[in-house]
Amino acid sequence: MSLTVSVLVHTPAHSGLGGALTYLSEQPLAPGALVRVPLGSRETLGVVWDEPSTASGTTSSGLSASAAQTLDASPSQAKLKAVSAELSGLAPLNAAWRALVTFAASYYQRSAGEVALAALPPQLRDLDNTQLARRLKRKAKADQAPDAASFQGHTEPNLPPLTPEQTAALAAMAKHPGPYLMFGATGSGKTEVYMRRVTQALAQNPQAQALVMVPEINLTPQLEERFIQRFATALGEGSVVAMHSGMTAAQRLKSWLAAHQGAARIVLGTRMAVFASMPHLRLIVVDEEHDPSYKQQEGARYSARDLAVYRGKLEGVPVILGSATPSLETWYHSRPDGGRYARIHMPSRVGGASSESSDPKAPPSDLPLVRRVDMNHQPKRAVFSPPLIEAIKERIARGEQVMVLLNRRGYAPVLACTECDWKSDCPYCSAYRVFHKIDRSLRCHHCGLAQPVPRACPSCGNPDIAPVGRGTERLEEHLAELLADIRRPDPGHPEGLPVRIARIDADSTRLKGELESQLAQVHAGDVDVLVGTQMIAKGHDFRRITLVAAVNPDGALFSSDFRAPERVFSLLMQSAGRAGRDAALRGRSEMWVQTFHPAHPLFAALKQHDYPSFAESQLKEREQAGLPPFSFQALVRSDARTQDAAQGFLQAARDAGAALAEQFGVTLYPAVPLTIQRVANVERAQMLMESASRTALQKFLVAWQDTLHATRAGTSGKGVIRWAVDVDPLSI
DNA sequence: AGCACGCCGACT
DNA sequence: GTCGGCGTGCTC
Repeated sequence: MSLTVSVLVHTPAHSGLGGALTYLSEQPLAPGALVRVPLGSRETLGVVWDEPSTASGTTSSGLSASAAQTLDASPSQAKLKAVSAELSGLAPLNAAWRALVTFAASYYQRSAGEVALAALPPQLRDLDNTQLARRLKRKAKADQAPDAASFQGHTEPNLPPLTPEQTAALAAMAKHPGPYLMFGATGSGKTEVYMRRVTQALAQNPQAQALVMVPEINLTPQLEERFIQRFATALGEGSVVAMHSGMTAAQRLKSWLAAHQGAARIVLGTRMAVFASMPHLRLIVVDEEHDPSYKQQEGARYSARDLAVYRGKLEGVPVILGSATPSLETWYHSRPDGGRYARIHMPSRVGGASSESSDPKAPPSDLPLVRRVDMNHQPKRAVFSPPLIEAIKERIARGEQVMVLLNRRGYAPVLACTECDWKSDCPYCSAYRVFHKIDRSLRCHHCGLAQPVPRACPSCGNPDIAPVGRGTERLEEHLAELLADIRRPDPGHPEGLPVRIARIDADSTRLKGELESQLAQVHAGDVDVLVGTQMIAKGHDFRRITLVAAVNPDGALFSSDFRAPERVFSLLMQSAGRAGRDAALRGRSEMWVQTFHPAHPLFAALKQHDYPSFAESQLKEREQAGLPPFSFQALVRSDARTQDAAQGFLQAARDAGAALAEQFGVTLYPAVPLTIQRVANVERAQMLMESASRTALQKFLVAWQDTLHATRAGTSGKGVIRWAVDVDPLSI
């Protein structure tokens, strides 16, 4: 008699196949085993999810989410198909990995199959056993090289000396089980602490593994290099692998196999890496934990940072969250009185760690001076205030570098007719198309539509259409005019040479490798002024920058998004950290902020480099307003052809769930259109849900799931293209 | 999610 | 006459 086995396949919850499917198997299959199963007319990859059993049909209604996933109603025994094959040579995914997937699926309201299969490398799906065997053989040969055990007790002779703060941080981590918030200023040497902790973790046993996450792909290469330099000699080639979406399918499979089989001792990656199969995981690091990139914005909308903390708890492994400007959630969780995380403070910059002119007497914490320019007292409509221009010229004269930040790419955010009221709207989105002068195009940043700029106003024929507002392109152009008569010093030219301005944003770096080459130019000193979006604020170590200027950061001060201040503060603080990386130039490093609200407390805190007081005032406001972390939120978003349909669906689901919400103590707000209501001709609406209790919100969402499905199927759901729940949304 | 089936528009 | 658009429905 055949055994029955439940298998997860890639099916979304709304497809009617929310749970595991039941298959027949001659052999007993271990939970976590990877299998190939027939599904409809095709064959697909699946993961065995349960102990083999003799299945009996059970309905799933009324069960808790985790139970519903395993006890799916299955058709009669006669209709069951058999598992085609097991992927040979691969160990089953372990219980901790399966528990992580189960939790993520239930917490973020998705099917376990979708989460599990999305967490596996895509190429695993279309590999047959012979191809897989070839892959594994190639791997095995590569792994023979160095003796992994030799790392045990290994001490690197040339390690940089630790600062007292780094030593104290490591000592504190030895005392507490974690999770830790490592609250360390930019340049305080957080990475060195990570690496020491990784060393300790890996020394525990010859198989131990560590997971290190960074928010963006851009940041992985430089981190990878540092880790390879530190660890590759002792651990061998292939012991440090990367995991991010910028890799090819083959590279991803290779890294995944290396991690799964234990050959990779260190996995570096972006949010997707939180699901890496690491059977001997001993440490998790989440660098720049506040970064919004950790939240997946489509499919299962998980927070990789939150899942990392969960995974750490699940596997009994310490988790380090690092940031100079932690998220308010993490800050709150690390409060000294009753917080769950241990807060470790590293306020000082490492003094000239890798600089030849290291000055041991330099005060360790001389962060750049922050200056506010009150734009109310500057010439009307000035983009650059006269004092800022002077300051920029001064730096250039000294042969130093300047960084100018503006969070808007393109030339001008909108083009307008000077005669009638025509503006460069996107025909498919409720947004303006941005004018890109470089190719004279109007581009929609939401749907991607790009067209040449019309010769005359399409509405009235007036040939005079003008750019309104400014983006990085225009800023670069304007700056070039302002600095046209300035010369930079050059030993070979007593008269000096013209100023070199570069722009780095998503447009200038569209081509592969472009970002790297542009950054290299800045590093080499081939650029005097760097103009860019927040892209340049993160991580990059520009040694000769002594002035960072935020041209117009006011927008976020009075935004309706309650997280906007947190983001600006973080961005400005990080940007300030770009100045004075070189200890020799540190003394005269400055961060300039042009603002119409110089008295705003955000800038006051920034001036003091005082994240704690900023966080305290923000937390107070959040507490009074009942916002996270003092409450818990979720959104339902719906897409439809018409706004009425999108809102109608949400409204109907809200009405149908009203009693349930009341019972659980969850507030359901009215359905509203999204800020950008229409994108690519799809109308979008959302509904906010809020509760003082995370558990209550979770229970409500589980119970309400059926209502959502029913509403979608009923008349009020007609015309809805899709809907999705976003738990712990970052922007509402 | 895939993939098939199915019923209406401009081209080899 | 066919290729192909994506709406609807099904998959253990």
